[in-house]
Amino acid sequence: MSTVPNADPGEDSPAVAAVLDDLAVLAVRRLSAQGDLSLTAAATLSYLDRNGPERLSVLASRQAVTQPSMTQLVRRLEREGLVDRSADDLDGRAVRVAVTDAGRALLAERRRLRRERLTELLGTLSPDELRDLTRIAGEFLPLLRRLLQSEAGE
Amino acid sequence: MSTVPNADPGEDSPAVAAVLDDLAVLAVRRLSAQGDLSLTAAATLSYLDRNGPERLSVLASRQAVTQPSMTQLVRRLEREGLVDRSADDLDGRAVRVAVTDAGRALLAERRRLRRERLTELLGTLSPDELRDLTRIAGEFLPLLRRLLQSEAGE
DNA sequence: GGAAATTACATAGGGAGCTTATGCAACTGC
DNA sequence: GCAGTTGCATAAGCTCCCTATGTAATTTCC
Repeated sequence: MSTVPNADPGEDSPAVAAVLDDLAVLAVRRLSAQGDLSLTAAATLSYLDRNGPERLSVLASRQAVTQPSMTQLVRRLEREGLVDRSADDLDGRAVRVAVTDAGRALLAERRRLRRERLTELLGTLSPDELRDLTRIAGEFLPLLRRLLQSEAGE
Repeated sequence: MSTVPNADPGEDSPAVAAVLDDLAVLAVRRLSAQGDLSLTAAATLSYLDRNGPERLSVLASRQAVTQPSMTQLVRRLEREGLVDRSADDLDGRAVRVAVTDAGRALLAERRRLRRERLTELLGTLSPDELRDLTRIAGEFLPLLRRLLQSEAGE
């Protein structure tokens, strides 16, 4: 498959696994609000915001969902005015999906809300704990990013 | 709302919040497999495994879903033989939900699979990175757990 | 002790979001 | 220019969440 420099990572994984699990719970249970976008919807909008308009099928493989799923998602997003569809100039079959201003505004608001909720949570920690967390998060970030993106493919 | 010992978490919070947010999203995507249990299903089974049989409504509030949602989930789990239902001896209205041997076996298998996936991921790191990651994860975990339990309220 | 209120769960209906299977129109290759 | 491939849409079905509502068992209160 891919590069596997180490034969056996050993018995250390449980701690890492627990952290990842807890982070997943944090994201899904604690950070998502009521009428929030789904994970895929948010990631898709965010991708379109960062990278510009893209074809539907490309968005599907990016988000690791099937093409019909992305068709449905784009339809819902379009219905809510968050994306636009247009025909591709070069290929009559293709659909070009673009984020709208309303979509960008929603993304910004969503980010603000999630940061706010997280900041509230952080407020429950003591100053010492917060300082530790800040330091640890700073160290953890690059490693975890490498870990999680290692098989991201694209 | 709740205890807010710190008036202002300081200027570091937004940065930490951003980091945790990104990591959490990545973690969700990387950890869930194909025919995997949903977050709620896994958490419910796991809870029953650790704490023994419990009432349906208690499970619902534990998982922060509505009672009808838990009724449905338990029905699905029962259909797949992962849990048992029985009437409460003391209260004729109540339903006692218990994990079955098959449920415990599935939990074990799920843990094995996730550990396997994680091991693959960890294999892409260098020995030094792996050592750092393990150390940092060990420090991170207690803080993260405190963060997640801060407003758990039952 | 019996009617009234409450509690524990089930049911009905609906939407999001994922899947596989299939259809169709547009592009590509020979 | 027909055949095969590609890009997307549609259909049918499942999970998993919701709100609204029903029902039976328990508790409360007169």
